[in-house]
Amino acid sequence: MIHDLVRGAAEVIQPDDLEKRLEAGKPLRVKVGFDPTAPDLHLGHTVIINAMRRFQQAGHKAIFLIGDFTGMIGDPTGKSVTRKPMTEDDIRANAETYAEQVFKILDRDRTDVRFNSEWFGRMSSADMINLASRFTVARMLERDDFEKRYRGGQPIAIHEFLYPLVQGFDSVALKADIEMGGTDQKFNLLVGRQLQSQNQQAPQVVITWPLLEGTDGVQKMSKSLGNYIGITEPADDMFGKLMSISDDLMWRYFELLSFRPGTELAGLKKAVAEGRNPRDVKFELGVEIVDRFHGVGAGEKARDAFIARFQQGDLPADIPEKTLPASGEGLGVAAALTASGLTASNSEAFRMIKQGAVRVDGERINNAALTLAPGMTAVIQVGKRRIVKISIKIA
RNA sequence: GGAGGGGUACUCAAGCGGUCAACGAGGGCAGACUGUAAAUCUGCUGGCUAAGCCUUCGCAGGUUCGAAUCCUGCCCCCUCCA
Repeated sequence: MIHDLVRGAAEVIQPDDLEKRLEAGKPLRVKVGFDPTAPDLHLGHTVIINAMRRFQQAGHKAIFLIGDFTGMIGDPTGKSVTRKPMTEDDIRANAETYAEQVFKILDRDRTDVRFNSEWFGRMSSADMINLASRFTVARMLERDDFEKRYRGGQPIAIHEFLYPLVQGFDSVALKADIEMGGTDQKFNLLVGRQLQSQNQQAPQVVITWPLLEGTDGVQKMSKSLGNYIGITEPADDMFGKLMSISDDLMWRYFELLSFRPGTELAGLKKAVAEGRNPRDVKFELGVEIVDRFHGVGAGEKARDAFIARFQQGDLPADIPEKTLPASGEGLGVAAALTASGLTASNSEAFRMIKQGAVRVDGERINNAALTLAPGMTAVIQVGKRRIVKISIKIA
């Protein structure tokens, strides 16, 4: 029971304590903090949201805390880029976007959405200083990145010391039983334990979750690295990206993203070890994930489309169409590629043609000087993924 | 305030008067192989009216037949000292 609740977790502090609280049978308050910016979630973010949902299903209460107060102060990461202060409207809009995305996973009835401005917004300076007095600089410098920067002579702004305190105090205000976060959050989560003890609360159980690797299998999933799978992506794209991950990574995704019980995963692993094609198991992963974000049935549809398209070589069902203007002599292929958005420039189009990446109505072409006649309609593609149906019209 | 180092293409990083659209690595894209796997191998990776031409090396000028490379000014970053 406890096993599947924390499956894949990096660390649980303290496991006995967690066990004891679970056995007590009372609904626990499971807190997770979210940044009020960029509510554009990808599968990496959902690792922890999935964990929240598992707790919900076991009868507990998820507290979705939006750090709006924290967000208003500025940037905690020590970079010099100053963050634009967010307005209340921004924050409300972001919260709504969050809700829309997050409730595809979480049970709305068992989720409390809270904002930490509720308590920090009315805290006085005296209170804040009092909070700061509970913690020593030496203790603060135990945090990895502070320590490194301090030793390395890099600046640490005073307010950065306040973030862990603020986050920790959130746990006091919310009387959290459990707080979860990424492994990079460990220190902050532990601060919560200390502040709770100082405020006559039992220190929360801390559960850290690994940062999910992106589709490249090496670096953590992130939008800026381009190795992410966004939860609002179209079903076919989502499925396709999941299929392109390596077999090794597939197990990692199963562990952290699937809701299948651990015993079932063990069964799948065994089947593959005994010769089942990992591809088919990956299909199951894809179906489960796509269903989650696009509704039951969408996963199988995406899988079938995938099979038709890539195993049987069919064209996708909905090819974007473009009408391109041309002079009386027609339009050069390269120009057509660029005009239809398949290539970024004519130079790139030339290169693609030279490399044999371009097909017109399924025929690979080598002649960059080829001209498409006015009035004609053709399906042109660059590589496996870029595809458009064009019609040439005399301008 | 003083001393020194540096800003090169998506990133890192060579180049230090012509042979530089700029070595190399990473990333990305494409081809082969496949399971659209991964790994591997190969090619490409500024633009254009395309075997030719045009614009790029922090910014602005200058020297020169010719500059990413030399000179001047400016902007920005880093290190050490105070």
